[in-house]
Amino acid sequence: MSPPQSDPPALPRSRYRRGEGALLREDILNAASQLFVEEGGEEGVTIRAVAAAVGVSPPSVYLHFAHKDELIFAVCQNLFARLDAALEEAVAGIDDPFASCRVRAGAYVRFGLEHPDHYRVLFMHPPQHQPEGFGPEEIKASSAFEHLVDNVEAMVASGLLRDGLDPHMLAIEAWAFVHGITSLLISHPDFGWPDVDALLDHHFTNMIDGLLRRG
Amino acid sequence: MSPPQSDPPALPRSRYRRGEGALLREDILNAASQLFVEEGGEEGVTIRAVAAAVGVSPPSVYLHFAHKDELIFAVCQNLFARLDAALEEAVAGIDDPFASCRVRAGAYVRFGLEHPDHYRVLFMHPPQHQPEGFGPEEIKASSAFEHLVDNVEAMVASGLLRDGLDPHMLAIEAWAFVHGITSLLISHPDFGWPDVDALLDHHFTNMIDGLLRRG
DNA sequence: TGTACATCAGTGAACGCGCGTTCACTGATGTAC
DNA sequence: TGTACATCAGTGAACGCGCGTTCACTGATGTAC
Repeated sequence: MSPPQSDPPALPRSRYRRGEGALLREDILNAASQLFVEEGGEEGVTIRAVAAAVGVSPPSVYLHFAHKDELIFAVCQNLFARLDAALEEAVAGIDDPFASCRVRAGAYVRFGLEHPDHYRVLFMHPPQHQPEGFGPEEIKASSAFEHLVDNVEAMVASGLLRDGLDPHMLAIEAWAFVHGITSLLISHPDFGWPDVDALLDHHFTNMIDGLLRRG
Repeated sequence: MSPPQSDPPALPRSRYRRGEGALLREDILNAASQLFVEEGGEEGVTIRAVAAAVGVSPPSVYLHFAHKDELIFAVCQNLFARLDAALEEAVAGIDDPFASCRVRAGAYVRFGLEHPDHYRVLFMHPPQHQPEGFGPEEIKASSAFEHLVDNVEAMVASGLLRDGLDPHMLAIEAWAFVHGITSLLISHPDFGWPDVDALLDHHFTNMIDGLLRRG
């Protein structure tokens, strides 16, 4: 077999001009991000591979990142923000809080399935393998969770729900549910899952209307 | 500091007698399983570490396992069965399907939290990192999911629920929910979660009774 | 009862690999005088 | 306008490490005669 058309192994890269050396940092970051996605996560992102992708020698990476962890962290840094942005974009312009909650759920699952490797880093890695700054504060600070709580509060405020429901608790339940679907679909894609939207509709309907016969 | 009391690094092990060599396989498997738990997953289980724990040289492992993967697979082989056994033990003797569903959910989360590393291998690893034989058939064949479907079917059969509910769909939703809780608690233990039983009670009540005001 | 020998349960040393990281260096380029 | 030089953007070669795996071997032990 002829070798598959590979990325130019050592593209004739010319060094940055004096004073522009910092631009290499962006190149390294971009290459690392692309590798992260292509290789399916952190494991494939090696200093050597990143350097090769940029067209630079491995030590050059250390001109801009102190350790490998710093590079990986930089790759993952804006993930929470991107998740939040994706959700807010999806619900933009929807006034009814019930409708927007349903749309939010769909957008969440879709975000996870479209970026499964990022999603794994965010929510499926053991704590000790998460980059620094992925603690509880960061999750809460990324407004994604706050926005969900706001959404649930609006549902409660509509007056259509029973009294005494705790929005924070409901938000956690909703998150657990969509995360459960997302992560199971990522880790066991072949388990004959029903259509995601059908599943969300079904759950939403039942959750809202209740399962008990109205008798 | 004096070194922590470590496992005897090379305990004076005498070789098995003629004809009993196969016993070493069990020793290796036990040591690998213990390492798996102690080290927090597959990563810490190296051929060399296992051999050292048994008190044997690395090549000896290859007398009983063809590759490392075969060893890891053997370690994980009965995980599904253990999960199912834990759940069935928890609901044993409970007749009311609603009560047993609630207990089943609690037992599921507890199993995950008590064996987080095993749980991660089962349900949080990407497909390509799962040992062979962890496909959809195996999940279904392990009766854990079937037993859940049975439980939901009994709930439907009670006549207390609305008509036309799909037990399979409901079982998947229930699984997604408890898996979501379990895996988030494992990957983000410090996120100020509410008490698990309170969360399950709350969800169960709302799911059964419905959220909408009975007006 | 004694002995040669096949077999068994292992071992010691090394293989090649890829990794993160360090260190002394090189050559181009802008700047000061 | 010319030149010495500090600085910048990198590089080549090597470090030590741990890994899975292989290969030729060793010494004890049961068995056949």
